[in-house]
Amino acid sequence: MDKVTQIKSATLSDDLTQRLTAEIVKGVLPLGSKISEPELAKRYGVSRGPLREALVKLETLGLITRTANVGARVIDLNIDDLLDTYTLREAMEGMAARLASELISEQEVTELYKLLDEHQAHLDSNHDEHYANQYGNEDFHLRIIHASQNKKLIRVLTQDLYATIRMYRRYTADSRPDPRQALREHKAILDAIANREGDLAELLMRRHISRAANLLKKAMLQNSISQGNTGQ
Amino acid sequence: MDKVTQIKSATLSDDLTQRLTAEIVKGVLPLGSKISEPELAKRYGVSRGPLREALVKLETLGLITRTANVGARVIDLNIDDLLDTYTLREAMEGMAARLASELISEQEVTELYKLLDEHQAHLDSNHDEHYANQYGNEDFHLRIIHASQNKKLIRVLTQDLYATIRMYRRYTADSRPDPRQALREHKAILDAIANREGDLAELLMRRHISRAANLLKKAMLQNSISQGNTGQ
DNA sequence: CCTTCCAATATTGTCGACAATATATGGATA
DNA sequence: TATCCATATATTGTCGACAATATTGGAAGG
Repeated sequence: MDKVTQIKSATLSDDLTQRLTAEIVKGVLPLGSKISEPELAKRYGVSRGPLREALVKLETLGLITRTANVGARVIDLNIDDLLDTYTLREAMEGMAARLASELISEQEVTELYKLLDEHQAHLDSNHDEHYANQYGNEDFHLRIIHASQNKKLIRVLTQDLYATIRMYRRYTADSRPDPRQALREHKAILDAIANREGDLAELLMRRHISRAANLLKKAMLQNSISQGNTGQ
Repeated sequence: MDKVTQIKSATLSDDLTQRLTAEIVKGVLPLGSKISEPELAKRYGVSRGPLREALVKLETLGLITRTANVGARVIDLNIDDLLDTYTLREAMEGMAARLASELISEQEVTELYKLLDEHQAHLDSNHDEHYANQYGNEDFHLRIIHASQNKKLIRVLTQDLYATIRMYRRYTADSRPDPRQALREHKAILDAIANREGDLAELLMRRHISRAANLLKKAMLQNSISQGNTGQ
């Protein structure tokens, strides 16, 4: 491995957690592939100690599964898991939208409107729609989540769930939701939040996420993402 | 340490995770106390390797906090955290109740009614109210959660959140919710689920949990649980 | 008396080696 | 040829020791 790009972090274990997360999401470590501790340790130039600590963390993030005395595997995406994940996300982000309606500041609201305007401009100028949509989409959601000011909610969503969500989005990259429709929905959600209508904001956020889940589900059914078991 | 009660588990790390979780919830390891790796390792007769893996897990469970090159501390309970936790629980168990309304079998419904009848009998015979309520309360909630059939939801709730919830209940043991009121609410929730009224079930579950949170909050305000920083 | 700096100590982070378990190989038998 | 079992190999689990960092305690200076 020639990547000498040392990511500076306090501890090797944290480094590895970040790197491995990235590699799994990117697909460098294929879905369902076996993870060999000696091999990975050699590849990253570290001993197995910190590597194993990172693996424990990845397991709790739901990115790998571990079996005692057998080893770890990258998770395999499937529709049931996708739906479970998005249902959970629906509950949590719905709550986040409700809380945001109560707690968000006027300034944050203004910034969010500006953000959506930018997205609109991006779409109108028509360049790089995919990227703009993906990036903007996540940015919008993250801001709502943080506006909830609920530390537990923020942690579970941004740290645990979003890694999985990014994976599902990546592996269904071909058929993405219509960015203009998504933007309309974002606008409606933000309107509800700005008007301090918590019930409505929660409802709209839930529908928005539920709709995304359905699209991803269709994408998975078509693509039949059954490749990926390349790892011995 | 004279506890030779070897809990048989596949791996030392898993063993330690369970034991440490229990000790933290029980209060053997005081709130906010520093965790010394050498000391704990000696106490359990293991090396620091598996112990550290267990600590990584405990951190993700939210039972301890770790700082690089400094060490780990048992979490300290406070009202903000309590409210955050219960708000999250509200969102997730509310969703669980909704899903259960769609997915639960008639047999499971029957069993749940039987369970509530038993609780009623316990209360009427009036012995050991506290224990009966606590045990029965958690049992009821766990069954609803599992009836949701959502693996992600089940995992986060039963593994991540409930450890914290048990701690808050333990440290506010003095003033507990009225068991008869709780039972009435359980019955109403179950009725909604049995009638396949998902919206209502979710609403009632949320109120039920919100009410519990308020009671715990009051208890914390009165008791002012600021002791517990005994650990150097 | 308080503050600052430095050395001594203790704790955490990392490593390489050994033990325990699972997997792969290959031969014997039906 | 297929199946079963025993051996060999590889991988995971655990350990003790060393390196790096933080904490403690005391001396020097203001």
